[in-house]
Amino acid sequence: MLRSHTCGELRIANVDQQVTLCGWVDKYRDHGGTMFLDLRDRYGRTQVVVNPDSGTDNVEVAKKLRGEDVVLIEGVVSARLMGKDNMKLPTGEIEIRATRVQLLNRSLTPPFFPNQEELPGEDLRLKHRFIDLRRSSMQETLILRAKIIKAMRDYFADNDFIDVETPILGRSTPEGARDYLVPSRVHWGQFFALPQSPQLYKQILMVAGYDRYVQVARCFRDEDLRADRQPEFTQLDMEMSFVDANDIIAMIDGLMVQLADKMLGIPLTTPLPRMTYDEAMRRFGSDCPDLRFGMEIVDCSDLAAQTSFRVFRGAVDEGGHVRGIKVDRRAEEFSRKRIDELTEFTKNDFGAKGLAWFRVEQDGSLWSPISKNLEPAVLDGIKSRFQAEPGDLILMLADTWEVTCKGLNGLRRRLGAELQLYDPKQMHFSWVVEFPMFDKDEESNRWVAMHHPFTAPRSQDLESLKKSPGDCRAQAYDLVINGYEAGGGTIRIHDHSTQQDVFDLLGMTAEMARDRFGFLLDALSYGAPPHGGIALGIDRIVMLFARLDNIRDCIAFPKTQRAMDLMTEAPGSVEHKQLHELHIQVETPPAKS
RNA sequence: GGGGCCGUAGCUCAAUUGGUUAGAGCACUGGACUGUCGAUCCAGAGGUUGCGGGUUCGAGCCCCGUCGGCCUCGCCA
Repeated sequence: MLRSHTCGELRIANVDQQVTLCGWVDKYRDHGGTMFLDLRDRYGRTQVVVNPDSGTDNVEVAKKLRGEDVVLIEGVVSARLMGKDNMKLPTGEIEIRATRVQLLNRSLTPPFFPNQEELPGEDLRLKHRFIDLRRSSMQETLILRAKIIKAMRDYFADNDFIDVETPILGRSTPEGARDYLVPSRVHWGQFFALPQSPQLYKQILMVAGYDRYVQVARCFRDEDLRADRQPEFTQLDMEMSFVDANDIIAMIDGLMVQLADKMLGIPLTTPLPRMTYDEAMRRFGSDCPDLRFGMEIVDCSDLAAQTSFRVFRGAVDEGGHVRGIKVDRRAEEFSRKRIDELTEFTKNDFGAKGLAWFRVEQDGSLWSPISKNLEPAVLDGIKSRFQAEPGDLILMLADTWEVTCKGLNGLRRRLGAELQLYDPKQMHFSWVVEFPMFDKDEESNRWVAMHHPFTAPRSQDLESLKKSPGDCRAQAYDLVINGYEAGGGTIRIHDHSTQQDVFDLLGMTAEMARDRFGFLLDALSYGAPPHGGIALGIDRIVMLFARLDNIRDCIAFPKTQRAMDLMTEAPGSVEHKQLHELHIQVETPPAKS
């Protein structure tokens, strides 16, 4: 090592020691005779003093130093002059009196500085990620990420899990998300797919008797990006044999207790709260509700059925619902303009036809543009159903079940954030369980698997599997943290005939199933144990534990919303020769390289 | 594919209803200064207002297109 110490470790106890430090020039303050250099590495910052005692050559080198130059400093640890301590720094009681100043490498003037207070635009940060990653907040996040992954690995190792790697080059399956494809050179016109998850492999491992499997697995999905979605992301993937849903949940409960304790010092009590999917949709309109605050959905469909007001009555007559949420005591904060914005929000983002609203006046009456259309009994009913008090604001949607869920969930999340209805440091962990097995695809009017087609139905729902698939509930569980889906898993089907029933229901013939998943069906036929597992979104968990609001800040080299890496400029075009070897022709040649 | 926000000096931002030579802080360059830690002081350099077109006597500002970043619906576990 060129250095004897890091820039974060020297203290008053080290005074008089001869040391060598290496790092980047974080800041320089040149007073002519005396010069101060703040030397930075990932461990901290240490002040270096260069003055005539350091020697003319060293002064000359120091004078020319600028931010982000890389230097080596030899010197003696000294207590700072009386009253010159900097209590903002852990090293603020000492300084290095330089006896040698060596420039290890000059830096160009960077487009931005790691220590600058205003964050540059994200495109600039991504293009110069090597600078951005020097920022202490990025370093803290990546260090937290490493700690979380270490804690996860330790936890599963302690519980006798075996870490097994699964292929990156796999086979495309038409289920689920769009695949990233990799052309095969050897096999003309054929493609590998990058894994969306190691789902099938881990099930095979269970059949093979590796009854506790774990992997930190990179996954790929070629779908549009979001603040919490990247095209490649990392899962803590695990699978267990001879278990039921409670066993998996308990295992993850234990992990969350450790993570919350070790990373945040937050004590969690287990079992973590659970809620069924149906209850979550009814009370919060979401399968991953943010439970840090209330503002639960109130259903007034029965009241709406009694009115002659067409908007309400019509929605119910058409099989829809009239539901709403209530803002407590803060109606005066909602101008007409703000309510109009919320109305546009529900229309544009969730396809609602409109947003009905009521303000509770001081006399207890409900004021609304539509009050005159509603019978007094109905207004009274709404008021008491919401337990409305003067100053409250009620927001209601009259629409299909789905639109009321999405719209009210959207409103609830938005208002929860805007009105600061929760402490941003608060963390809420819970489970949503008993998801439906199937979802009706509107376009083709066919059943599609809500999770994936290997999900086992609840044993008591086996009857409904064929009779009324919409009522069939799965042995599925999602981990929800602060309104984010942090992970999800299921107990899998382990017998061939149930698996075939599900394939049938999904409109998959035996031939199709054999063609796509033949190896899995084979495996299930050779002594498959009951098994199940879960995958946790590591990027999202890091985001939540770091209290960040986007996943890119938790990933060293993330992609932009258009799935580009601005630093490497990937994806890029390739040589014609490469395409030729792969037997690929590009339909429309790119306009420019 | 749809909706929205943004793009002005290296960086962060400002610029009256569309009106003279587009400004500030930081950074940068040169100089001064032996105790600063957001050092200070003096001087200087730095701009095709993302790009292309249009409207106008006149466009950073208005309109159309396009490129890029972000948020979001669809999509996606």
